Amino acid sequence: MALSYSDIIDPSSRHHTYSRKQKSLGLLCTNFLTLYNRDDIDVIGLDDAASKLGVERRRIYDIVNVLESVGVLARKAKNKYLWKGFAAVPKALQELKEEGLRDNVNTIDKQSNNSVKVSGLLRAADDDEDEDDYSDSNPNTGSQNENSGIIKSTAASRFDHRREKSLGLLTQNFVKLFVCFNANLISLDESAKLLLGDGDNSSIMRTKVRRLYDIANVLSSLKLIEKTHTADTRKPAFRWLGLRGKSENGSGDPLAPFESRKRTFGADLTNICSKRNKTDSSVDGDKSKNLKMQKQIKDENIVTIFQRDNFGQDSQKNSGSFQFGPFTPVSIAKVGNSEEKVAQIYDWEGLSPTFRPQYHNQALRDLFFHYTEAWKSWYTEVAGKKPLHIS
DNA sequence: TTATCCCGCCACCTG
DNA sequence: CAGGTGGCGGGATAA
Repeated sequence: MALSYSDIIDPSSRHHTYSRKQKSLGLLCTNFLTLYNRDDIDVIGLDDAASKLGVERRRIYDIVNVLESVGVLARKAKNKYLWKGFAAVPKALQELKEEGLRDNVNTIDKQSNNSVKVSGLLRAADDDEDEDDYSDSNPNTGSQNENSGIIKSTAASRFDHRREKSLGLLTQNFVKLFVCFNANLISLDESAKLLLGDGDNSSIMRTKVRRLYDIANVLSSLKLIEKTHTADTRKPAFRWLGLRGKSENGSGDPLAPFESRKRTFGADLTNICSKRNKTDSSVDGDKSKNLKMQKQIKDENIVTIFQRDNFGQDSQKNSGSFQFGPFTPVSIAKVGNSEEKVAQIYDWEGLSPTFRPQYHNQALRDLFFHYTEAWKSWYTEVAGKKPLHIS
């Protein structure tokens, strides 16, 4: 009865062989997007999604949380999410960027030994102990905290304790890493350190890195990032793809790449379901309830990938795992699409004067230093303005 | 071996 | 209090 469909359609899968690829969060997300990226979609029910996609609710929460972080979805009520669509992504990213730059970016404090903390933008929660504040949805809590001492209000701490570690927040901070620093490539452990603190506590780190993988998978599915490796080392890294060739302030024209994806309905989308061994032999039928068959949607059907200009790999910092975007030292001169650049100029012009963090962390300081230098140079050169006085 | 990351238990939150 | 959420990390699969 419960003959796994994968046994039939997937040539690579031996009989009972379990293939995690078929159940990856990325694929699930892709299916999810394909399923709901339609004009007539307004509200999405989690149960509906779970059953249509043939997965447990738990997995839906995973993707929904990160999708919400980039604006594709918005929570409406219990079990209900509003489909905002990809058109909402640019705005969400812009907001993340501004939020990241505006807020307490400039309050980085060094905690115990070398565990770096960047309150607000890059939040590290390494200690098992409770954490400080987290505002966002909490009206009070200004940014009055800036030093690691005072903030141990017992009550407040447990308040957002859960939220602090949420996948959604981590997603946002991860994205901020790219949009605020204008980074193009960040290695896995670099981002892990920046976001989660360079704890020597490998156990916690491991857990957090797992989350990073989760996030990366759905962001990859969105084509906001892609997985690669650092040029020198072969270490895993993420490349920011972002909003390919669109001007954010335009607003009339949402993500071009996403635009084309209108799905013709008919075939249903599910992730092939065959449990990871564990209770191996029991291929019992009860699971088969939502085993809808599907041909895997081809990737190219989903989103077109626009390759960004390849940046040199000489721009590695000491860590060798951070690569800069448009402001890459050597390549800054080559201005491509002037129009889109102008949009960026506008943004940065407005934001830069307020963005002067004092980093105690060497890597971050280098990073920021590089950024400002490159920006000044680029600004002068391309925008034809007189040099700014940053920092 | 190391890199990935699925799976589902169970603590928390909400309605 | 029941049911919805989602942190978390064991351990299996992929490279």
